[in-house]
Amino acid sequence: MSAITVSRALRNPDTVSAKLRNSIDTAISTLGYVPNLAASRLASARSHSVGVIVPTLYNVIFAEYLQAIHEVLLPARLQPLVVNSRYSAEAEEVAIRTLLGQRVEAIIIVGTEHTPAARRLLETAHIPVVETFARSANPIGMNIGFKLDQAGIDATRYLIELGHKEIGFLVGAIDERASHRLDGYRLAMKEAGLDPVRHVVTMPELNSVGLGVALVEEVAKRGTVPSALFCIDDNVALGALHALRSRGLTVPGDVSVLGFHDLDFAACTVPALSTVATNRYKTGALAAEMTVKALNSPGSKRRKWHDVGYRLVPRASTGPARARV
Amino acid sequence: MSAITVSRALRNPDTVSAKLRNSIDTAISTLGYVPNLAASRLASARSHSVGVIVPTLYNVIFAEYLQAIHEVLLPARLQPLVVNSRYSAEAEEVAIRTLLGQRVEAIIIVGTEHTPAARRLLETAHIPVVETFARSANPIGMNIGFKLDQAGIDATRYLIELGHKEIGFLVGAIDERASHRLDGYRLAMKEAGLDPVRHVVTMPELNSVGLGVALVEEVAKRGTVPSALFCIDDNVALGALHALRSRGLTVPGDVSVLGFHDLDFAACTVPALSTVATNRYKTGALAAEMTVKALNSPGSKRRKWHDVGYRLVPRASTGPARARV
DNA sequence: CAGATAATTGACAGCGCAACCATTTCTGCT
DNA sequence: AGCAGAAATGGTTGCGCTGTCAATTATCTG
Repeated sequence: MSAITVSRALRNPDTVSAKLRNSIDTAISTLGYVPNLAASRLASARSHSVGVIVPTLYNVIFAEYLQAIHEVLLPARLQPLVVNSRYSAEAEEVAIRTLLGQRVEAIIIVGTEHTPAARRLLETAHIPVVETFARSANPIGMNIGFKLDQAGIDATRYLIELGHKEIGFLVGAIDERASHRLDGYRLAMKEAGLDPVRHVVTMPELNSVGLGVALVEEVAKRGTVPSALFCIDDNVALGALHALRSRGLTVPGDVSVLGFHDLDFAACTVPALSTVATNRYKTGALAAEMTVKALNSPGSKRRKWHDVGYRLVPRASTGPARARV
Repeated sequence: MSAITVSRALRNPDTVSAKLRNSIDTAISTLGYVPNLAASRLASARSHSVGVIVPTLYNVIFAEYLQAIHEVLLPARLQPLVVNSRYSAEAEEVAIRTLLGQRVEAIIIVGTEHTPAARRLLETAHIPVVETFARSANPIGMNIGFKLDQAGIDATRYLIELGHKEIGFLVGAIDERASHRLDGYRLAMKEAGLDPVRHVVTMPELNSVGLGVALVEEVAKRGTVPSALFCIDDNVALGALHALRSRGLTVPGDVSVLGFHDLDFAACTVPALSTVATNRYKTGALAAEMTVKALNSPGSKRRKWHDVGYRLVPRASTGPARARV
């Protein structure tokens, strides 16, 4: 039995006779042999891995997305290689470099805004690239997301239609995706003849429940609390709910609160949180499926853009504006 | 300029003269050269990567833990390789095999219960191994966690001291960590002369807000709702809070609710959730630090076990038992 | 049963880099 | 100027596996 036969037995068990396969299996388990993937990758020029770049691991949004990617990629015998860009374009560039060094066969990346060098790296790597979550006017390869700005418009209009004139926008560090929602907010406000700037409240921290509390304090410090608050995500909204209650303000009586993403807990807050439901799982699943297809049939041209949509979910935390005393 | 000099310039820029380094840098960026890590790993027999195995990505607990691991490992020039075992011992074994195939230099793994084959693999790999979250009587290498069973005892005793006689235990799929907490609950109940079995309610689904709702429905279906509910985590507790409210039960008036982990939102629920705070970030940070140290000074014997502790955080969702009508 | 085809097994070279050692160039000193 | 020693650079080899093609053995057909 030669080395090459063992190699084959490991990769394509069908092409080796049953008894040889058995003796190889027993030998491997008694010796505790573990094939060296680095050597395999070098020799075959195939890494069987896909790079996945997310801005943070500390967010359920991306956890669901990653879970979906894993569930699609693993059965296709592709190992996801998850790297965290920590919301930094420079770190993202480093991450891309690292992944390309690993010779990943494709890259799935959150966002469409990269450093020029990063973009060049992705373009010249000649591998499938999927940009996700945000819509790109000029995608590198494929693009999966939904109209974040339109979601911002719809959400703001919904509050305007409830009669609100002063609508706050609460957000922490403004990344690409937050910025699109903010654009939508501004557009809808302007369109309704309302001030699109005055009620935007922001802080450089990452969005979190605690930040929601802090943002409401900031709003209160500035003067009257608007009659509605559009929060960048459900965590901030939950914090806002809490801070408003602490200040003796009722929701939605005094203030309406609107979140974003429809996280697990949104239906269970008090009052139940109105929000915009987004499809994180589907985004990841689609991105991974498109990657697998692109790898399995490189030539074929298919749809480059997929919209996973969103849905306004009105619950109890938003209500009609009432005349201020 | 020879290939080997370039190789050196890339790895140890200090050992190469400045002007040569410059010309190499420009050449690399014009050519778009990206070193092949597989070849580097093969030649140097160093992978510069550390395997990290978690049961799921879809849980903030592990997200914080992973974030901490990343923050420690990356500056030490070690690439974390995160693999998801999907709460399955078999999948975990496959994950270990995959990681060893990549020749990871160490493995950080959640839990201490593995298949015999998996344990053998870890033992014979001769690399640092850190088992986390649960305490092991017989660790493979290092072990970081806290006394989960004692936390279960403390939490249950706290409810007993509030005068509760009927204390429900709500849990989904019972993994190693849940099982230790359940053990603690049983012990404390027995010790107080209370029934340690009757009020344990479980379902095979993964713990989530939705499951908390379902578990309370199940509890109600079985008869009287206990005067206190010890929930396996804060998500389940949040669902329980919601379901109790829907059924017209007040918290903590009719029912006290206790969570676990002290997630972000726990202080902001209505009423604020009493819970047991755990140190996920510290667990990950310590695990990664011990890994780095073990890799940098292989011989030295150091402490194998670290306790990151826990802390009971009483808030508004628990209160004294009142006489039932 | 010869000959042909299919199934199985083996030999060899090379993937791209880094360890090791050899060589060249530079520096400071008498 | 001449030399020792340090600094910088280069040559050779092999890491462990797989692609390609060749050789062997089993199986089938008329």
